[in-house]
Amino acid sequence: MSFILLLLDWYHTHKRPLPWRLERKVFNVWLSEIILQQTRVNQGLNYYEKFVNHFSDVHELAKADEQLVLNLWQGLGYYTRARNLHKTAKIISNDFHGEFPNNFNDLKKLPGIGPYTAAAIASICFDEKVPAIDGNAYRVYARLFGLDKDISDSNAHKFYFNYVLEIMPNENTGDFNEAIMELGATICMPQSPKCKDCPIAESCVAYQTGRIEKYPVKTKKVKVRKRNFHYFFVFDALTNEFLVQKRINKDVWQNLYDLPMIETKTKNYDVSFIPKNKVSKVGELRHILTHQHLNIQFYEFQGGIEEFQTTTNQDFLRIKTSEIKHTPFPKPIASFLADKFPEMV
DNA sequence: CACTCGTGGTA
DNA sequence: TTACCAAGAGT
Repeated sequence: MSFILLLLDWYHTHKRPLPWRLERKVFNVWLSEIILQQTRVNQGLNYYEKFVNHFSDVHELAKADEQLVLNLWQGLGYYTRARNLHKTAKIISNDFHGEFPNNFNDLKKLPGIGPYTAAAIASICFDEKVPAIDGNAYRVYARLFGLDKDISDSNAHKFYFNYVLEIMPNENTGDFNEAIMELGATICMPQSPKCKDCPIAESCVAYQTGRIEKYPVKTKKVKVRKRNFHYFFVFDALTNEFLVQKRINKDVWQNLYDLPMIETKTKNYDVSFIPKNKVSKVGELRHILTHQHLNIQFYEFQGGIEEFQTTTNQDFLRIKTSEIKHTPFPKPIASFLADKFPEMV
């Protein structure tokens, strides 16, 4: 294909100097790819640095407690990635003697490594000829070849995978995959793409036919659920302890910690077993997740820890304020605690 | 396989 | 305010 050399040449001169591009060890490439799933480079950079500073190799990561891994991941979202990162580290360390599989099919069997990530690692580290199709790639290929296939269809990946497999080069497949993504991230953006700076605009069907804004075709919208959370801050000033709970249910923020809470149908304080005269509202915020809009209200419980335990008849954990920095909290809880104990964050 | 998993940036 | 979506994967 005539665009390939132009694309690779552009990539070699314009690619961003990102830390995971310094050395192409599988551990570093794998870590960066997991962090970057559904995450912009700027958001993931600090987390990548934190992880490589804490863990020099896959064995060190495997030996860590999950709580530490989640704590390092705190604030990045999609925490299943952190749990699966840790699971795969254990598998590689314990069962594979620290060596990652060297091919697409075996990589894809590992927790947290799906079709995209397996292709990225296999092409970057082992020069295997497999298309890495992420959100950037869907958009670039749709525009470049004028593909009308709806990328929200469940079989869109198979369609693009097979299509790209026919046109991609036999060698330097990692550079090719990364170049497509880099182009999507810096030139061929979703809105207002910089076609005048694009090295392959001459080959771009969408550009040449003036239909850039038509691609990619994506029809399905996300359905948002509204939820109302009431959080209780139950604090003992003598011991500097407060109540928390681990979120073990199959719900958002699994395996992270938050405060004792009640979910209600409406924003109203509809909590029968904790009288309203025992609490004072100390904060309210909206927190937006992909499929959920949360209205979160915070209350200080006026009684002590013992009274709260008795009143709710639940067994909460108590932690000291000095443990906040070692406990993984979701963003809104972390923000609440950071506001309350700025010196403890 | 449709749905569910965060958080932040941008128009 | 709303909408979109980012180096996707698991169930």
